[in-house]
Parts: sequence; C-alpha cells; structure tokens
Amino acid sequence: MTHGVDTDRNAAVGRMTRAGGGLRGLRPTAKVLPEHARSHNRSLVLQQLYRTEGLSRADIARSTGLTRVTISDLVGELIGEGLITELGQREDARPGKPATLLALNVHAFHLIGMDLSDKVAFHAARFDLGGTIIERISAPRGTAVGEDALELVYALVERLLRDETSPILGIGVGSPGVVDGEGRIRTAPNLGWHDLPLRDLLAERFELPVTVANDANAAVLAEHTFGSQDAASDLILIQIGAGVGAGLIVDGAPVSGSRSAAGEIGHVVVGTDGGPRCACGKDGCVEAWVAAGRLAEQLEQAADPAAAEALLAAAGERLGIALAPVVGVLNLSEIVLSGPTTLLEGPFADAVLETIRQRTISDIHAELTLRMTALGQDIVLRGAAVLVLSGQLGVS
Amino acid sequence: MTHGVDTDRNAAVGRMTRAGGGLRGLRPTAKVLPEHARSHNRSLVLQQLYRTEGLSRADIARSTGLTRVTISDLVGELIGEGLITELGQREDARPGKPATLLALNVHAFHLIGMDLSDKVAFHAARFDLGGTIIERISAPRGTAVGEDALELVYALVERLLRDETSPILGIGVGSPGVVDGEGRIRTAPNLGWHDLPLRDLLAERFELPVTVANDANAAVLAEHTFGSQDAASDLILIQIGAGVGAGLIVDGAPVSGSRSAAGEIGHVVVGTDGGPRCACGKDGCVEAWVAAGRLAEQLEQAADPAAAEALLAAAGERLGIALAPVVGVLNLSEIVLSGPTTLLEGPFADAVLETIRQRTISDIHAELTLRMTALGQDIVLRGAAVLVLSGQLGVS
DNA sequence: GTTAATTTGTTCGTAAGCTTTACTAACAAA
DNA sequence: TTTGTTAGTAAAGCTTACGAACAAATTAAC
Repeated sequence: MTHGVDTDRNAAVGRMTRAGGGLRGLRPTAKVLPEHARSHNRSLVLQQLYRTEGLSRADIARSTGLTRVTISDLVGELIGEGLITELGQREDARPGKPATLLALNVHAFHLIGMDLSDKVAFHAARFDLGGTIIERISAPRGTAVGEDALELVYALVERLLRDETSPILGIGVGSPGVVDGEGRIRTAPNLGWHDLPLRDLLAERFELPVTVANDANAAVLAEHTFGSQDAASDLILIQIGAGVGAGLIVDGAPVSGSRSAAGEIGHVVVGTDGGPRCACGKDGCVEAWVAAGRLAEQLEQAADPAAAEALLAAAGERLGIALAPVVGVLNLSEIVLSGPTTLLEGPFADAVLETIRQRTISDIHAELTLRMTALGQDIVLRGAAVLVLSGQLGVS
Repeated sequence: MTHGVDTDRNAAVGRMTRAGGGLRGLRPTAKVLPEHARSHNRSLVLQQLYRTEGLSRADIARSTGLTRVTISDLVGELIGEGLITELGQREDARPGKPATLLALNVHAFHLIGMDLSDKVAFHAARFDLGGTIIERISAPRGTAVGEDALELVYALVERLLRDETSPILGIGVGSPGVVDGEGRIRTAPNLGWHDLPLRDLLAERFELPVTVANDANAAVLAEHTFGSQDAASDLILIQIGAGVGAGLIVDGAPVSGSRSAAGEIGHVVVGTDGGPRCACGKDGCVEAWVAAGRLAEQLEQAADPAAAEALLAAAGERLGIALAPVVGVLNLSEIVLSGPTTLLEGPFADAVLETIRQRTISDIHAELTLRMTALGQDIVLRGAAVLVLSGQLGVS
C-alpha cells in the first residue's frame, strides 16, 4: 500500500465522505464490506486522537485492539491526507525505542456550523477539527421567512467560505422545526419552511457534504460531545426559551423518533389540575408553565425574593412532573438544562430534580444528575459542528 | 465445536451492533475486522430467509446488494452447516435458467426459551429456528427463592435438553428484576436474587450460549419480531399484571437504560391529585392505579356495567397521562398492551389512546396506534427465543 | 425448428484488509 | 558491553468480496 502520495485534498474529502461514520446507524438490511470495516477503524484512530493528543501508534494499537501494523498503515494514510501530524518523540525515560507522538491536525480542514434556532438572527461559524470556533458571524433575520430566510442562510455560508484558510470538510445545520433523516425541513413554522430539502439545496450549491438536524438534537449532541467529562450515554437536554424543546440521546445515539419529531415535550400537558392556557389551545402544557418569557414576566410581578423563588420552584416542579415518566422509562442518567441561567439555575433546577426523585423510584435513579449546560448560547452552533465531525470523520 | 454453528463469529456480530452501549467512555467503539463484515452479511442472508421462504441466491443478491458470487459462497457455507436447505427449482414460466429456491432449515437447531416472570410457575419451551414452540413445560414455583429457584431453572433446562431431536443453539431467559448487560440479575426481589450471574451460571453448566434479559425487554422484542406486520421501530410495550412494567424499542433497538433499569414505569407517580397508596409508599403510582389486581377488585364492586366502564376508562386515563410525555419525547409510533384482555381491551385501551392524544400535539402523533399484543401468555417466552435468535444468528 | 435473449449459479483471478512473523532501530539497566 | 524492552516497518499469508467470463437452462423471436 502506498500512502503519502495523496496530496489532493479534495480527493481525500471524497474518500472521507464515503467513510463517514463507520458502522453506526447501519440499517440491518445493509451489506457490510471489508472497506467499511476499514473506514470504521480509521474513525477509531481519529477518535482516539480527538480525545487525547499525543498518543503513539503503539498506544492506539493497544487501546483499539488492532495490531501495530494495521495502525501504522491507517496512520500513514491519515498523515497522507493531512489529518494527522507527528509531534516528535515522547520524552519519557523508559526502555525501548521512544514513541513518535501523533496529534489530530485540527487545521487540516475547517467546517461550518449554523444555528437557525434564534428568532432574532441566524448564527454561523467556522470551526477547526477540534471543535474550536475560528470565526463567528451572524445575520439579523428581521422578518425574513421562506425564500428570504433561505437566502440569508446562503449568504452566511458564502461569507464563511470566502476566507479560504483551510479546505472545508462540510456544513452542519441546526434548524428549528421537524427535520427528517434526509435533512429535509418537514415543517418550521417560524421560518415559513415546509418540505424544504435544505440539505440537498446546500449540498448542491456549495458542493460540500451537508448535515441538517433539529436544533434540540444538535444541542444534545454538543452536550454529549463537549459537555461533561464522562459523557453519559443516556441523557436528555431541555432547551427553555420562547418554547420548550428536548433533545435525547439513548444508548449513545441521538433519537429522532418515528416521524422525526422526537423531543416534542413543550406541548405535553402536565398534571391533572388544568394550568395556564397555551398558545396551542390546550391548558397546562409544559411550555405554558415554564417558557422563559412567562417565567420572566411572573418574576417581575413577584412581591419579594421568597415569592420569586416559590414561583421558580413551582415551574421547576411542573417540568419535573413531565420528565418523571421519561426518566423512569428510559432510566436516564443525566438531565441538562439550556436557557437563561438567571431563571433556571437555583430554585428551578433544584425543584426539577427533587420532583423527579419524589415521583420515581429514587434508588434506581440515585445517580441521576441535573445540571446547566456549559456551552451557553453556542450550544446549537457547536452541535452543528458535531454533526459534521461525526458524519464525515466518525469523530465525537 | 459441538454443533455446526460458529458462535464466536455471531458473538462478534452482537458486539458490533451493540458497540458503544456498554461501559461509557472507557470503551470507545470496538474494532471491526473483515470477518465481522462477513458474519454480518451471513446474518443478512439468514434474515432474508427468516422473513421470506423460497428465495433464490440471485434474489438475495438483489435485495442485499451483495453479488451473486458472494451470496453463493455464504449460502454454501450455511448449507454446509445445515441452516439452509434447497427446496428445488422455481416453477415460474420466465426466461433464463430456473432459480433454486432456498429456505431456512428450522429444525437444524432448536433453542430454549424461559419465562421466569410468572409468580406461580417458571415456564420454558423448546423452539425451532422459526420461533415455533416445539415443546413446552412448566414448573410450579411454590415458595422457591434464591438457590431453590435457581435449581428449578436448571431442572427445566435439563428436561428440555433430554430430548435430543436437534442440537441446541442457545438458551434465552426473560427474568423479572433488573438485568445488566452481562446477564447478571442485579436484583429480583420476588425471586430472592441479588447480583446473580445467571447467564454465566447457565452457560457454564450447559456449555451453551446464554442470553438473559429483563422480562419486559424480552416481551417487547417478541412483539417487535412477531407482533405486527410492519414492525414499528419505535414502540413501547406495557405489561400489566401484578405490577406494571414497560419494554421499549427505540430506533429498532431495545433500550436498557443507563443502569439497566429502563422500563420502570410502575412506580412513577401520575397526576397532581394524589391517588391510591402504593406498596412502594408513594401515592398515585401508575401501578397503584392500573395493576390488574386493583382493576379486577374495583370491577367486582362496580354497581352496573356503565360504572365498570367508567372505572376502566379512569384507569386507562391514568396510564395515558403517564405515557403522554414518553410518547411526546420519543415520538413513538406504537403502544402495545399485554395483560388480562378482559380488563384492558375496550374502555381501558380507548382511554389510554384518547388521553395521550389530548395531552400531546395530536397532529404529530396522528399515526400513533395502540393495540393488545397478539402473543398472549407466551410473550416473554417467545421474547426469550428472540434473544437467542438475534444473539446467535443475527435474525429477528 | 433454429437462433437469440435472458437468467442463474459457478469458476477463476484480483484487490483490499488485517494478521502473523520477523526484522531493525533505539533506548534503559545491569 | 550485554541484555531485555518497546516502536515501528516489511513481507507473506489468509480472508473476503468483487468483476469477468462461462455453462446451463429456459423462454422469446423469427
């Protein structure tokens, strides 16, 4: 096998596109060829270096179970494509030939992530392969919907593509609404999009691999990848803003649902005692109880800090009531909240967790944790980057 | 190898498809070798013939995407092992060499399934590879717990093994309680089992591949495999008996949960208006509302049929309230009820579905269906068989 | 009634992928 | 200087799937 000759990066991208993602998400009816095994193992190497910089070929061989020979071959290929670089020799004083340390070359490619979930503006960024934001831009949305909104998206991508420091690996998009497995926006009322094949439109226009997902799904992917140290493989992320949405990872894989509409918790009725009227017409929806706008409004009218706390705790309790069956049935290990920290941190979050504990078998869920996301406003944006990284390199 | 099937190879397939579901973080994704691809493709062939009897090699090649050459090779191997037989030539009148039809040889191997979920007796059966019960036996449990209960299990297997019509492919067990990924019974209070490595005990004693799973999980697998025609890939099965349990399939894969305790819906509190006191100490648990015993009891006291119906509908509503958030978040497409038909069919089931519709966005869940299982009392037993079929042959 | 077209399943040679075995290089410790 | 260890490479071999080519069996066409 000859490597190190492939200097054409576009060709390399082409190969990676085919390689994408390894065996995950494989439908039981799909054949598997030896080359799929190869690309899976290739992703394995990248994954190791994505997590830990400065591993030797032998280190990777040990941790993957593949032989040093095979790893050498894969690493050679990846170095040839520019994805991996040799850092030099390990400094340790120990017997044997010193190891040559390797690292992901995070600037071999860049990638584009977009967040279309903000009502005020579309956000986009150029990332390196490590998931670090290199350049960030926004475009105020105004009242743009339909075709106009689409043009805004195109314009953002074009602006980011203009600065050609590194070839672009792909584009990831986190969009509100229902997004199917083919990256088509089934329906996004706020954007006036219905059955819009966004993935294919972008892919054709920019001749790049594109992945489109629901914003809450993108967010939970970001949380899964960048969030906590020991990434939980069963977690739910609750996004609280104008609406309330959820993204879910079960057994390490994002859940999209039978009609690509998973995560719809905002309009689930909670409790058996009515509740505030919701925009959807029902009484007592989760969204009617805990949407950020309503919470802020109520807080303003609160007589004193104690009353404010009670209000937040009551709202948190409602979310807890809705989540308890989900936590019980899925045996989730982690709940992450995303939204205005001032509203959610403290009494609200405490009440959510406490309510879930009270309403399930607390022993079983003793290890259940609840925390605020550490990714702040960028959560969807970074999730969009994860879409590309995991889709094109099998890394996350 | 005592029988003709390369179990190592199939175990490899299991590892591949479940990769990443185990120890989070510590174990990334397992390596994949060409031979794993081979065993995957092998399962693909079996799967085709499992679903449809009388396909030719060329048919299978077309539907899998593999070439006729490869399929011929795989089929040759499977015929060599006795798993597949040639039926003869296709009778159609069409040009070309007539096709040789193939079928799964369902008696090439038998397998053993066990249902330990019945409080009164343990049930076991010998199945053929098509999932048909060949022989069925039971052992009254009496008050047996702990070691005694284990001995009962051993005795049942021994009785089934005595009749050596076909070699045994493996043993599948559906057990109550919490069962981890290694087939260890973490805790099954009714059986007095704690941290019992049931899988390994059986495997060592009988020198056969063994798979152990939670009873509700086994049941939902049975439903997924044998239940409806167009197997939904996102469904929940609710078992209502002395207790209330749930088994869940998301994206075509069974869900075990972060601590192997998924499906625990029985002791989730439902509603915000109290409710009957539950054995667990809380008020208003699902189980306290809808356990079969309570329903039957209430029905006896009902003044007239209309009152009885109202009682059942009220109970169904409670289950619906608990399920609504789960359906909303996971976007499930199918709910299946298992339990006493006389209690669950009719007003109860209707109320469950109606309540869920009222408490979620009904458009999104327009295709949601709810039905009784068609598998009756044998559901866990047959699920145990599926455990073996899917674990050893990759078929389901 | 003969020839052409079509479909099935096999044989043979090849490319890809990983492993085993065997080697060189480079180092620490005694 | 010797011994033992570790890193990485090279060569050979096995497995897996593929493409090309072909024989067999049958229908369709003339």
